[in-house]
Amino acid sequence: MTTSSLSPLILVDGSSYLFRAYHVPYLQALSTADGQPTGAITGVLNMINSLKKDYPQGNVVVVFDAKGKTFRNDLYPEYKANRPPMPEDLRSQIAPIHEIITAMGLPLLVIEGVEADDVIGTLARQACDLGIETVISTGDKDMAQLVSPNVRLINTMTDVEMDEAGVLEKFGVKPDRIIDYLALMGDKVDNIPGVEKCGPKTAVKWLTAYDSLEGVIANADQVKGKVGENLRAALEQLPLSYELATIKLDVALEQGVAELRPKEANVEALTALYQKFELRRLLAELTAGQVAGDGTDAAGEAEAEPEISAEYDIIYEQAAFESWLKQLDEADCFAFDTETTSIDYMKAELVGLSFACEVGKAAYVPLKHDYEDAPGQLDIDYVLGKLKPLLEDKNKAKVGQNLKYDANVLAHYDIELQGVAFDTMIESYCLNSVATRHNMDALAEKYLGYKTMHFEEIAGKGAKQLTFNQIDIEKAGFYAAEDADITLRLHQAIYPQLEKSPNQLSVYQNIELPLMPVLAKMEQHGVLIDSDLLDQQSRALGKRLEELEVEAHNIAGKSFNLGSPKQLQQILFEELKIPVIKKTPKGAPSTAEEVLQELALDYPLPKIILENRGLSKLKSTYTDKLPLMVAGKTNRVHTSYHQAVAATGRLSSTDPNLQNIPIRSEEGRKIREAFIAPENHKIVAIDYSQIELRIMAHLSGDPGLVSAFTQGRDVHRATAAEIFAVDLDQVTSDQRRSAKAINFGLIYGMSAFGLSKQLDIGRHQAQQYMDKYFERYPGVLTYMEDTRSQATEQGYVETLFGRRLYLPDIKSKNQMRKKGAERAAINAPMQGTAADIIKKAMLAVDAWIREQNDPRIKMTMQVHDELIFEIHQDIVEETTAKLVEIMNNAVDLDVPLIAEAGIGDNWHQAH
DNA sequence: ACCCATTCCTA
DNA sequence: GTAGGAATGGGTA
Repeated sequence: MTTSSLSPLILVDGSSYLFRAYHVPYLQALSTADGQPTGAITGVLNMINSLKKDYPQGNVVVVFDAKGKTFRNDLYPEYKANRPPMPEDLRSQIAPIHEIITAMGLPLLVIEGVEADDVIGTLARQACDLGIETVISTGDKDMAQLVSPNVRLINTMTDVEMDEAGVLEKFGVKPDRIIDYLALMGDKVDNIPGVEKCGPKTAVKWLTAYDSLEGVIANADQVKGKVGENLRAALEQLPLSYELATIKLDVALEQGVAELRPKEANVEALTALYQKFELRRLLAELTAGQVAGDGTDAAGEAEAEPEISAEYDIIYEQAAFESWLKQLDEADCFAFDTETTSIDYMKAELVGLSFACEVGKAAYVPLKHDYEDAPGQLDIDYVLGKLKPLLEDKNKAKVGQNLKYDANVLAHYDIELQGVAFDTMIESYCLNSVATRHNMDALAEKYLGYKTMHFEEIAGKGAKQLTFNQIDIEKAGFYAAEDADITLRLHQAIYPQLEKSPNQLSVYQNIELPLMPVLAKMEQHGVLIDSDLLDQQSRALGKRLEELEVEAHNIAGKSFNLGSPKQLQQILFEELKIPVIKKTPKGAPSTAEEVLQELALDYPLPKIILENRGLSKLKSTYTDKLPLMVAGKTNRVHTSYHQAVAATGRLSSTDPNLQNIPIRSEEGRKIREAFIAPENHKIVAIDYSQIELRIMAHLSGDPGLVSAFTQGRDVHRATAAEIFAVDLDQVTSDQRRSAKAINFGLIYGMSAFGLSKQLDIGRHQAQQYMDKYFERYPGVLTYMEDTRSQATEQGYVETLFGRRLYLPDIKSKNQMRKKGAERAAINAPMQGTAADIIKKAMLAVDAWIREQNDPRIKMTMQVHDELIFEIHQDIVEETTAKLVEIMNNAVDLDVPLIAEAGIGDNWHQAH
């Protein structure tokens, strides 16, 4: 029986499903025996079959994007310019999908010069004219503009249908204003320009107030504030954005809706295809269908693959807990996560624990939920007592997300977490440090295409946010169990990718993962601060700041806030009529330090502002703040080192940031006097000398630069001698300063323009210096050129140890971005190799300290090229010598690696 | 209460 | 010119 002419039209946006299926992790693993990936094929077919099942009377038509440019590229050349090319393992699945769909007998449309959306739009409109009901199956929000009384959308992933009321509810505007809405927001992914800072909320607000895009444009001058300016700046672009966002309804099609009818399935061809791509389940169903004598609908009866589905238990009873314990004990590897009262590991108290041994099955063990009428929970000492042997067993593999945090929390419960076999945060960071942020929500979205439940959804936000112990156990249990489950799924999605790249896997296994417990130990131990000294400094600074404020107000002739750049601009450039030297990126007259420095030569106020700025920075950020960060438990300050933040491989430090404690200015340096050693101990600071320049020498292999280091010369002096063609002992201090600026500039990927600004010389002169430099050190020039072309060709650069940094902007058509990416490409191998080296040194140092088993030696801080220790005075000399030796030999380069040590009662003295 | 731009601290 | 974090003011929600 054929479908009647009034059976609903089901339009499938094949391309949208293709991409979604490609990113589903359990599908990613699928391939034929000879390696042809089949995950996307399977996914798309499952979705089509599931649709056929949901709409048995439906007339299914499948539409895909064609290869190549579309009319939108003609309208706007940058359209979708940011899209990376389609990955090969996806591309190779397209032709098979087309073949299979055709063999199934379904009409398949692939029209060049337009997108699938436009074909779907056109068909929907034709159907509408014929009075046929249409359902569009897509994951693309842009399609909402097509919704009408006769046209609905369905999201097959979520099985949610959307009619006109649904569009209004979801987007806040009716379907006939969706294009206006999209035009205002623009689209980062497709590179459609919109109004800067205008997101869904603002777009809806404006469309509600002014009805349509036309209305918004007409009333643009009434919109206040920054967004208003952005709107006015975008006025000319908006009609183009509108056009780009508009789905065409009049594509010329060879076959209209009336002609698009399903044919008999070609069972023979289908069988061959299913065999070829080893789609066993589909094959089995096809055969079963044949036997039942129902060839055409065989595939339609297929069960869809289950989506992310899960069974989460909440454990209240001892018996249930012990049964889980047994599962954990028997599992090769399990995921676990702690739920606590705070993100600050020093304040966090355990509220519950979650576990997962296999995907889709997880459990939450609530322990300390204490809201009114909270149900009874297992005793924390009992639970931890049972778990302790498992958690401390280094042969029992665990996987987690940012387990350093959990390790720090558990340390307060006398559990030393061991056997951390995998950490999904670090996996993602080692695979691609810049593709995403590395928190679980972002990872789940990127690698699983799954939106996790956000903490705010169960805890609320702002001042009224609940802590975990106050959250209803049933809600909390789902969230917590999901975390463990998702962690396991993430590991399964990310780790196989990491394994494909031996160098990156090595960085993960040999550097990052072993470093985690070392960092945890440093964080736990903390650093000792002399709060009294800092308080004293705060008072002195406060007094001086008051004096400066009075002086400044006198000169200005009125009172103003010295800390406000805006008010200062007003005073300096409008009231005192001082000339503007430089503008901020936003176009306001800049009052940055270099500007004030120059103005200070001719005017009195800038000098006062400079001193005020410097001192108030010291006071607010350091002398006031640090004493407040001393933890009650230990009387010390405990930073957090972040292992998955810096793109280049460096660590970063927050709460407080101990990697930017002042040293350059006299007053600032004093703050380091407050970083003290405990009784009978010394602070030892050991830093690598010129590490990045040495790495440049090693990586470039330039003979001149290498020999400068092997012969132990002052490298800046040696460089100056070469550039200025004078003897080493004839180099003036000015020449050395210039050479130093060039050496550093090179590490930063600098241009002649940058150097001229740095040295305050002409551009021509700067170019001459650089030419001379490259003439003397041609290996460096070759290295820079090679790095740049390597970055362009493969899209990433690598450190000496194989850490990778991807540079998506290297292909940008925006010259600013492209140049920026080139500079980053030059810098990353050097900064990143330095990061690798000090991390290796930390591992070697930690191994040695553990071997000594001597509590009188502690590593307390890392500041990129420097390690800081607390060492008992009785053993400080020999221990320091040993540590220097370990750091010197952390890696083997073609130039010597030199660490220099200082010893003192505080960090200042140790420098 | 939150987001942003600006400024300034480090390697 | 590279890589970070934090404080501040000021506008908007």
